[in-house]
Amino acid sequence: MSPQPSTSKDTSQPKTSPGGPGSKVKTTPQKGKRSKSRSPSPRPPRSLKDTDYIEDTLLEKSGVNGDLKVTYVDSEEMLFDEVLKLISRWDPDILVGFEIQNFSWGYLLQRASHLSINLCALMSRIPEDKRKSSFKAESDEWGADHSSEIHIAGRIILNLWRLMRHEVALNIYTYENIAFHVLHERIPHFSFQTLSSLFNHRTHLYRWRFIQYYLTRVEGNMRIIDQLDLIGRTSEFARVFGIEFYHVLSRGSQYRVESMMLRLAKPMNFIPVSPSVNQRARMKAPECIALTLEPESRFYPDPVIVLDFQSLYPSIMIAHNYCFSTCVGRLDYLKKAYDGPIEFGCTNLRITPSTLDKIKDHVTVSPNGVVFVKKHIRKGIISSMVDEILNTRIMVKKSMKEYKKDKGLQRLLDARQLGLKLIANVTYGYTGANFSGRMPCIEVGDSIVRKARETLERAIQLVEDTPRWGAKVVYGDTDSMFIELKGRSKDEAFVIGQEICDAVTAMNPKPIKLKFEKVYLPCVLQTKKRYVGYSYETPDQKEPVYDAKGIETVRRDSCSAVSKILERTIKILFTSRDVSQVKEYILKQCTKLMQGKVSMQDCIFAKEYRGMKGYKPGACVPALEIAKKLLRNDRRAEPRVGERVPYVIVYGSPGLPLIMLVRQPQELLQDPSLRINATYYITKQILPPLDRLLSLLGVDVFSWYNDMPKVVRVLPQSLMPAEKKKGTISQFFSTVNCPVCDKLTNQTICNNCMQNPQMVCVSLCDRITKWEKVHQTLIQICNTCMGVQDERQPCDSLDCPIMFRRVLAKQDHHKADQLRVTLEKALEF
DNA sequence: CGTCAAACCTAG
DNA sequence: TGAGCTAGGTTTGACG
Repeated sequence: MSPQPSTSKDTSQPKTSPGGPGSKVKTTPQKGKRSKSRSPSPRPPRSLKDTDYIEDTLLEKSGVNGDLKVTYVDSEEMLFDEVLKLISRWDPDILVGFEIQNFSWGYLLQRASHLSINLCALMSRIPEDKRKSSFKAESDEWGADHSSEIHIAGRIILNLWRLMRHEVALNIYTYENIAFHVLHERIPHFSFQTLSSLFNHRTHLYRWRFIQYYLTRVEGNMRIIDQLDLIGRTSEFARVFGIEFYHVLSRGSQYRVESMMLRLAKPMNFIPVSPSVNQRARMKAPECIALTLEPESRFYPDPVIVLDFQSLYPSIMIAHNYCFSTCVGRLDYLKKAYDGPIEFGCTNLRITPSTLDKIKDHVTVSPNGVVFVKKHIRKGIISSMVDEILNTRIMVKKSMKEYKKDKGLQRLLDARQLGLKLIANVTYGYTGANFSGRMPCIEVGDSIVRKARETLERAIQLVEDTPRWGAKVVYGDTDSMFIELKGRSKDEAFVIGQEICDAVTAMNPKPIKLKFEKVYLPCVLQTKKRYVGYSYETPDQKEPVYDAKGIETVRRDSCSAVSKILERTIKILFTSRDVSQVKEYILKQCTKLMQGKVSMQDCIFAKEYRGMKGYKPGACVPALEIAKKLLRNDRRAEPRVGERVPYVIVYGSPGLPLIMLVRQPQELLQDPSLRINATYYITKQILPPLDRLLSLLGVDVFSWYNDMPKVVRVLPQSLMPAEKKKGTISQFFSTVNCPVCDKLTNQTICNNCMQNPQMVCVSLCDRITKWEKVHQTLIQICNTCMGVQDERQPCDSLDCPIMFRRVLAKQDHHKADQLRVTLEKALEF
């Protein structure tokens, strides 16, 4: 294969999307298929206005991977022809894009439709079937939850970032952040503006950098998918549930349960009920709720053992034969059965008196008064399905142990057991499904919950009634018990814990099993569903593992500064049990915040955007506010539904509602007059969670803060923008610090320092050099990341801490320039 | 100033 | 147009 004749291509682009589709994964050419034949390509016809063309020799200079074949076309229409040729050549089953609504495939489709090309149909494997291949040019809110809004017959289209939302819990789902957390690599980010200028640049090298940028992303998409074994796992789920690959990603859990359940029901001649919307609405409301104890909220210096019932709900279904097909209805109603059908689920059940008589000695009654027939009369479908699932899972886990060496098989088996676990846990949800349920049955659902509650209550009772253990149940939620063992050692806790587990398991029918989970030493129980502790899973574990549930360190609705400080505080507290160390740490962090020395990155909140129609009228939500702002500038810039929108809180004049202080992180970088609202972050974000923790120890963090000296940072006049922004607090300051001694002064350099011009000179020069050095180093780091030597087009990835420091360093660099002027003035004296 | 609903996210 | 479930805590602003 020889290189294609090169002719330049230029396409007219909409404002926001330069130079082509976002990140499109096409089947990459096979390695080694193309040799390194790099004969010089013919010059393009001079007649083309664009003098810019790329010679293959430049490939080498630019360092782009040699397995790359570039095709040049004259028009956008021809570009589509080439794309279609590629698709028909490789005939991929799966097309991936990182974001396929506005960019990537969605962008291609929109451009194509603008040129009256029905790309959807042309890309499909059944071109005649126009109905099945479609995309929505006007993105609507529906389908936002799904992995794709584009349908192409015969091919699967994956919207990678949306899939990642379910795969990994991240604060922000940008490409760079996902790459960092999944691949552990920093990937540079260029703005569309930068990309456009790279593409349109006169020098070839820059256009190559543009191409390289997209190549990295395309390849990165594949590596992310690979790393998470997305395809393998999804295929395995599809096999386990017996549904299509794409449905694993796009449909809900009801679909999975039904798929498995109906397969079992059919041979037994069962037809599932299909209630109407009305019938569903008329169904009785659930009456039972899971047991959640109110914990005694305090610090626990003694060992606390955590015991969990293993898959409690599925176990209960199996143990008591709870199922749609074994349920006879409520005990109260059964006497009416002689008169006709009785209420049952969302429909009626007709039981003849003779049947009732026959089974009446072979039934169990659930604690909430619902009657089920016993196993020997009829084995329930759900219960046998769940039974099979749990047994299979145990088998799979066993074979995982046997084939430890085979990594591929391990992954497959792990995916399989995970899928089985998921389906077991969700089967209960299916019986209780409310507004959307295809076949809900509240009697069954309630019985499960009630029985589980009873099981847990009996377990708690047993623990409390056995004085030999000296144990006290301090908390429990649905299927777990937290037991305090006052005055016992960690090792004793493991022994007693195991003993309790065995006793409780013994008093319950198979397969209900209480499992020893971990020992907390020490721990803090804050409220229901919120606790934290140092956990030990085995007696010989030396170092404890920090384990938090429900508190801010694991929540994504506060910024990372909050979770970092809270986590650090807890660790200091648990390790040293010394409040004075905690105080020292917290006050130090507050000072850093007030001095503006905390990285802005740690102050970024990110919340899910629900779309314009997703909010109540008049809602004042930061994500919505930012979306509106973005839309004013560019109507294609609206965040996707479900996207996590980042924002920070800045200073503003007193009395303004919080929503007015919401800014995009970029705004803060571009506008030096904006400053992180340290007061807000400290008093509204950092201190409240700390208070909830430390107040349990009788410590008042707020008073610590109130008693500490406050740092007031003053914005130098030089950084004030010409037109002062109304509403920002900066305008209320008129004084400045002396750049030499940092004392307040109304002079450029304070009178005191001016007495000693030599000192001024040395001190300022020193600072200038330092700033410049930092700036230079940071630029170097960024250049390494981008694989370039010169810094013309810096990366602006909001997820990269280096980028932030570089911008700050640039501001320092700017300050250095001004200091130079100051210095020159000072030297004149 | 207390109460309430909405918004968000997590535990199980 | 499709959508497992409930409990729970916290922040925020509107309202009385």
